[in-house]
Parts: sequence; structure tokens; C-alpha cells
Amino acid sequence: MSPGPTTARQRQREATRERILEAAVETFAEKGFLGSSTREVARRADTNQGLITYYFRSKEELWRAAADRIFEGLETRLAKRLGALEATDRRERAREAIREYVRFAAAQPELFRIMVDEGRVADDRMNWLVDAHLRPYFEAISGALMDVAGIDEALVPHAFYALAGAASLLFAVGPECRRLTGLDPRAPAAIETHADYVARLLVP
Amino acid sequence: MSPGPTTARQRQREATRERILEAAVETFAEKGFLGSSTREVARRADTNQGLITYYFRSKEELWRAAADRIFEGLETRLAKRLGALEATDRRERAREAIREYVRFAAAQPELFRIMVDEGRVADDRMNWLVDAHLRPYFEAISGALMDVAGIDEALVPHAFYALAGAASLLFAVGPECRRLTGLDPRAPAAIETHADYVARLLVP
DNA sequence: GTCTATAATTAGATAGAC
DNA sequence: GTCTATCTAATTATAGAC
Repeated sequence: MSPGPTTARQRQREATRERILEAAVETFAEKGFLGSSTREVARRADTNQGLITYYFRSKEELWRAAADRIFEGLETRLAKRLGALEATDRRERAREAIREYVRFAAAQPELFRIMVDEGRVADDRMNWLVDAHLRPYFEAISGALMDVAGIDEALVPHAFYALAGAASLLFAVGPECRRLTGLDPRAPAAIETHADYVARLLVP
Repeated sequence: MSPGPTTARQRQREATRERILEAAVETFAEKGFLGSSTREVARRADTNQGLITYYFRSKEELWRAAADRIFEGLETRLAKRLGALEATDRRERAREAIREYVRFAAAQPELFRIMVDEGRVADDRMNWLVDAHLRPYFEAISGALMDVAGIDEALVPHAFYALAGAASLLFAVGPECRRLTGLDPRAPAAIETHADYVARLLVP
């Protein structure tokens, strides 16, 4: 029952499933649920459409697995980094937490994209996304906003969405930003500049 | 040549074209270009797919007409309101400009949605959107950010995307926000609270 | 496990009736 | 102008060969 000996076949199985999942994250984040096709995911994963059904049953379940994967990254990263924050004064601690959040938004623009894609219409995917992932994410960030940044409770939704938007949009529309402003938001210097700018915006 | 007598048939023509265009704005903003079908646009406009081809030739051109329509709203509204601003001190003037921008984002979440949808991948639609609409929009706002809010030129792309994201995300994902936080961002009080919050964020 | 073949729908674009 | 019918291609899901 427990994780037995890892056979070559099991490793192969995991590797294939993994390739499909990574391709799904990429494709859904780029084209949204409706704009993506399971055939394209298969092509990007260097396999065929039949295997997607074999591992994930349906497009809907593939999408949920991709969303799970996207949010996994946030939880582990933020928990680790925020725990290790230098314990200087409160305001500087809050700023560094926000800088870390911006760095995450730069590394994983997929989270913001899926949030904007699915947040527009009240349907099953939105309900699932809110209940399964957005709620704990919101609780954690809103708690920090009140405790560390001193935001009034009534303002929390405003601060949450203002922070998420200010931190993430630049990276979510990277190609557009390059053409519009000349700035490449993938550049490490641009990420740090944005991190500091947003941190000082919310915690002056 | 010049606008002659408006016959009943011309009025009918304009009305039909208008219904299709409004339905297209709605559909594209909700589902993106790839996720939308011309059949659904026709259904929402209470007509048939053939008429879309008749008036707009292709899905691509329908999308461009819808984008034109979305940006029309911004230009007329901002030009009018910003010109009529009470000439108090500079900082309060900057705040009121930002408040007005937030009110626009609340009334027209379609602009933000199309920007996020099309900004992810460097393709023809993105190039057209940047050159036809985003460039003048960016010039106007970045000019104001430097002149009125005193933002350094190197920071302008960061301030632009931070402002756009902070101002718009709440309204772009309204249904999600309602389920996640209980706040309905369509409520006039919520709009004003957000407007003031974002204005004081950027101009303390 | 992997992949091909296929069934049932749906897509955008076009032709033509009225 | 308006609408229906249709062509070609692509979609998800499924069945089955190997």
C-alpha cells in the first residue's frame, strides 16, 4: 500500500503524467480553458491525445490538476520565504513580504492569468477555484495585510485585489509590456524594481 | 457623399450592426477571442451567423471593431472628466484623476480583460492592440504620472501597470470577488471606496 | 502504457434563397 | 438586409489495437 519499490514502469508513468501536466499549465495559462485544446496540450507534451484521457479522464479534470499545480508553487514558496524573513521592524518586514510576493508573481504569472480568466463568470470552474485555492490564499494574505501592514478589515478586499493587480499585471502581460514600453519584465532588475515599487506603494 | 437623409433602411442597418457589436464586446470580454464563437455573438444579438459575416467579414475583424468600441469609451470619458477637474492643489488633482480612472475601470471592465487576454502572447492581435489603442492610452497616462504625480521616468512602466492592475482587477473578476470576500464590487459604495483607496495609494 | 481510429459536435467561412 | 444550408476543419470523448 505505502510507496513501494519504484519500478522503471512507475517512473516512466510519473514522467509522462508530469510532462502532460506541465504542458497543460503552460497552455491553459496562455489560452484559457476554452481557448485550449487537449490536442495542443498533447503536442506540447510530445505525446498524443489518448494519453490525456488515460491519465486525467477529461479536459475539465486536466484543468483542475493544472490549477492544483499552479497553486502548489505559491504555498510552498511563500511559506518558506516568509518564515525566513529577517526580523527587522514591522514595516520593513511587511515590505519584504510584498517584495517576495512580487517575485512570485514574476516567476509564476500563470496564477494571475488563471485568476482573471476564471473570475469573470460564476460557473463551476470559478466556484471550485475559489473554494479549493483562492480562499486559503486570500485568508493568508488578508491576515498579513491586517496584522503586518495595518489595513482596516473593511478595506481588506480592496487592498487584496489592489495588491494582486499591482504586483502581477506587469508580468502577466509581459509581451505586451515589451512592445508598449520597451521594458522587459523578465529581466531580474525589472523584477526587483517592481518589487520595491509595489512594496513602498502599500507600505510607505 | 456627406451624411445624406437617414432612411428607415439606414437606421435599421445601423441598429442591427450596433446590436452585433455590443454582443461582440460582451462575448469577447467574457470568453476571450479563442473562447468566443461567432454563433454565440449572433445569438446574443438576436440574429444569425450569416449577418456577422455580412457586416464584419470575419471573426478577426469583428474582434477589432469590438476593441475599437471598448477604447472609444475610455477616450471620450477620460478627456471630458479630466478637463473638468476642479483646480485645487496638484496632489488632490492627481488623486481625483486616479479616482476617475477607477470609476472607468468599474464601468468598463472589458478594457482590462481584453488587455490581459491579448497581452500574453506576441501575435498579430497583440501588435494591433498595442499600436492602435494601448500606445496613446499609455502616453496619456504616463504623461500624467510624471507631470501630476511626480513619477520618475524610469519608473513609468512600473507605475502604469501597477495603477492599471490595482484599479481594475477588482472589477474584472467581480463574480469571483463576491464569492471570495462577500463584497460586491458593482455597488457604488464599493467603487468609491476602491477609487479613494487606490488614489491615496499612488498619491499619499 | 502508448497510440491510432473514429464518433458526435461544433467551429468559421461561404453560397444562395428570399 | 436577413436568414438557412452547407463545406471544411477542428473539437472532446471513446473504443480498441498493440
